[in-house]
Amino acid sequence: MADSANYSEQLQPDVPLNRLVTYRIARLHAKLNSQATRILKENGKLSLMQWRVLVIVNATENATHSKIAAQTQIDGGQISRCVKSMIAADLLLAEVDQADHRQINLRMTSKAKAMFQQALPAMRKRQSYFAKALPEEQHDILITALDTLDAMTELSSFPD
Amino acid sequence: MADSANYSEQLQPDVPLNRLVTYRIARLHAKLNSQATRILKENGKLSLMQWRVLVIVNATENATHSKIAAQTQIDGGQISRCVKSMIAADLLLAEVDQADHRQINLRMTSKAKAMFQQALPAMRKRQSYFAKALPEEQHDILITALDTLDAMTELSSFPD
DNA sequence: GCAATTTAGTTGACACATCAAGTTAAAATA
DNA sequence: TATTTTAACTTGATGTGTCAACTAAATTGC
Repeated sequence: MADSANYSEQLQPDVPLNRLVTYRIARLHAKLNSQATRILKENGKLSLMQWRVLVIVNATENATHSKIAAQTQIDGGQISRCVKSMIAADLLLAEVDQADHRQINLRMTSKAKAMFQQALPAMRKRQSYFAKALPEEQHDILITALDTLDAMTELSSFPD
Repeated sequence: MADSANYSEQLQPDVPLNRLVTYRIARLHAKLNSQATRILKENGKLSLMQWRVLVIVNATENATHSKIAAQTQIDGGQISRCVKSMIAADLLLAEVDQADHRQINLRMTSKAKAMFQQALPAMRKRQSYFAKALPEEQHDILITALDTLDAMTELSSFPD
């Protein structure tokens, strides 16, 4: 009795939190975000969300809210607000699509292009450093493992 | 000229976003969070933050705000507010430490214990499923890779 | 013992995340 | 063509994440 009570006192007996993938991912995510935010601050004044929007708008012909949402997984509501503020800040130009009046085609202003180019080298350097920091085999396993975990988040129950 | 302009149009030419570790981590983190939130909702009414606090309080003799912060990496301000609301909700008991009047020792109420026990099986099952989903060797490599990435987030510049 | 520093916790401000409800336009279907 | 359904975007509510300023108690160094 005492044993089983004891046993259930920890989430996983003898497994420290920093071995748990969920905690590790949460922590790493927070640190990656704050690093990216810092790099962007040091290389212009784009916020991380503005940066993410520009990455898509920059690479996409006739970018729209929904294309940005599809690529980045950012919530539609947030994109709406972010784009709105970027238009106000003279970073994006919006034009209602003539074929479909619901959608709004977005283009970067020259100001946005300049800011994007300013941040790009540091951001790209970081990405390639990340890619090179892991031996290729390890990197592949990481991506595979992330795929596996990603698939598991779709499950609503866990078979034994 | 056209080529170099073109080249710089993408963050990493020919690398789709879902190969970039930073995006993968961000997405996985969001999905893990929403899955955990859903499981907790289906097995009681604890929020994810309340759950995280209870995991520590449950496993720690004389838990305090700062011990929770140290273990979980949750922001001190958030812990303060979360603990406050949990005391109001009759989930935690607070007692000023007699040896150090700054710190507050936290204990679970029986209500919290019951809710924790109610959520525990599903949460533990999820964790062990995560652990089993990856072959041990892959799991070790994943943890190693996460360690490496974690260390890289400490860098303020990226050597070539 | 006393000033300076550090540590524990609180509070406020603000950006970001998630969800749900609403508007308008397009597409499907009857 | 009229009705229904779906899609694109907006807006509001609420919870979470991050940061900085603040109070009070303990510790450190004279």
